[in-house]
Amino acid sequence: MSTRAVQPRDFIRQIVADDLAAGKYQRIITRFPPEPNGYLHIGHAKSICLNFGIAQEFGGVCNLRFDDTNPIKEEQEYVDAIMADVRWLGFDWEDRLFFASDYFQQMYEYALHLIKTGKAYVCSLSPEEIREYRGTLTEPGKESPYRNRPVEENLELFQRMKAGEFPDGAHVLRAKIDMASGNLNLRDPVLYRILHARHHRTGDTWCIYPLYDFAHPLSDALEGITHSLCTLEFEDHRPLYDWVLENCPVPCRPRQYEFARLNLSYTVLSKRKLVQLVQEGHVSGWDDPRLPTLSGMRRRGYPPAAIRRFCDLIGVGKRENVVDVALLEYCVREELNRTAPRVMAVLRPLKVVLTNYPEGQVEELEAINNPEDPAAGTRPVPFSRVLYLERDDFLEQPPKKFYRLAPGREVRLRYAYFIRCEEVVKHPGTGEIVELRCTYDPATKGGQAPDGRKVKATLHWVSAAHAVPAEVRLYDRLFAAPEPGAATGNFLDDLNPGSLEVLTTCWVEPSLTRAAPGEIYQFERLGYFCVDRDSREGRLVFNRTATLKDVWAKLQQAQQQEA
RNA sequence: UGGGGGAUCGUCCAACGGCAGGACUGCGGACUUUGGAUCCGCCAAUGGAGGUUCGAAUCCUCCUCCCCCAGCCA
Repeated sequence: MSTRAVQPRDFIRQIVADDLAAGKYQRIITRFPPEPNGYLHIGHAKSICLNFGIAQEFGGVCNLRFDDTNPIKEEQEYVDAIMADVRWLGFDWEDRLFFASDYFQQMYEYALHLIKTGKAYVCSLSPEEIREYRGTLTEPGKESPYRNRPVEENLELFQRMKAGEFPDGAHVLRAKIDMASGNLNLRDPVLYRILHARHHRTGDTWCIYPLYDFAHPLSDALEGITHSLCTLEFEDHRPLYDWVLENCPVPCRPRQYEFARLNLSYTVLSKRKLVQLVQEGHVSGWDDPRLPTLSGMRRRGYPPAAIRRFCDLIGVGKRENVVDVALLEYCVREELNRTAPRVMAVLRPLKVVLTNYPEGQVEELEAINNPEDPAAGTRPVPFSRVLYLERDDFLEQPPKKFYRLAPGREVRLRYAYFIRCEEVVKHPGTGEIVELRCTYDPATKGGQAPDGRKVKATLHWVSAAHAVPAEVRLYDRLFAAPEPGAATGNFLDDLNPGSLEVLTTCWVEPSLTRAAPGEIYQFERLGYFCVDRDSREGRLVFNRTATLKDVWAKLQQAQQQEA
């Protein structure tokens, strides 16, 4: 063991390291506490990586706990989806799967204790009255007329609430703290409400349910959580968190620490907006590849390692932040460059006939699967007289700096030969280029010219007779503005109309015939593509995960902007 | 006019009284059988005013700006 400790990466790890060094804890325990009322997104990934990551780094453990105290909004479907997402991200809670609802009986008993010690009372004001009595940000509240009910009466009423004798909203249990506090959370906050609703786990056992501010500190204490990490908006709740733990006979004293939630440019992360995008059909569902949900990113082809790396790079702080989505995309490319097998695919095909190549001849050329990983080996790729090239790789009148194919010009076909464009065949009616007639140089097999002559470009291609048809879905950012809604106030105004382009006439090399959903490939010179779950043998479907940097496209863009 | 937080390159994160550093982005260049990748370089910041100190992003005072809080949601 080195005596010189490494500098913790952020203020929370600093606190944890200090606590451990001071002997405050033998072992730290954190928790990831999602409410099962929606799907996890990249913002949750930050919290998951933080909580599970800290536990791993400091030799502790992290619990998965569902914060299921509101039966009206929560469903088993979300529980299942959340567990799948956390596992996919690469974290393991082992046997530590918990639910706040597991603790309902104990929480009820803690509530009884608060009543008996005069710290809580049953309030029979209506919701509207409670709001009025609460006061405002600048004026103190008024005490409820029920605030000084005798303990016995509170006990009896609370038990009858639990027994189901009252309709929803008739009474609540409130903490007796301070109606004049500048912190509204301390103005006798509601601890329990009556809800005659079926809970996804406890069924009809309960008709009173604890609120977050009561349930969360108790759940933490019951699980022995040492560091309870949450986002900044709960900073105001910490005094209440501490109040609950101080006034209930809990087995230990967890501490709450707050960090800034993640915001990402060119997207939205609020649950409300995500729901709206899905429900109004702006996207195809929760796993639409354009969404920042974990299920969407999975379908898009983002590897979990890339997301973990991203969460490492963004750090943890307390200030408002908007992380550039380009950093996420960088992490995705970094990971995929290391791991994705290379293949050739032509998205917008242009037929090319090699007029001097023997009719009926087929050659098997050897292609490298991943230049970053020699162990990935090679594969054979068939070559023949009729090929498809990318339409973008040919220009009849090439501008400066366009090095690809043009009339009279020679280029290399990857792993194959040099070819020279001899003739451009156009549709007699429309003038559209329908075919290129080229010659190949048999001496350049493998891509080298014996006479030493060079070409400026290497193009990808597929053999027409062997190519496999595919649909390719080109995804781009869902929003066209860095901060959706910043200009007009309505985030939908910034929806990027070009966020999805579907290409149905693509061709991929035959090694992809049996490509399975979830597999991610690099289509050379184009980008990374993930086999979609809609894909079938004979009807392949790919999602574009990320583009490769295209210098020519960039030049072109710059030129267009100048014009 | 209440309470709680926060201000460092365009963005995110560091620097814990001692040369403001890294990453992403952008812009150049080298290399290249992916115009990919890789490599090299450049641009670029301590919100403001005072004070303490040999020395301040860091400590003190005042100011300015931004965010959160008035659910029987979490």
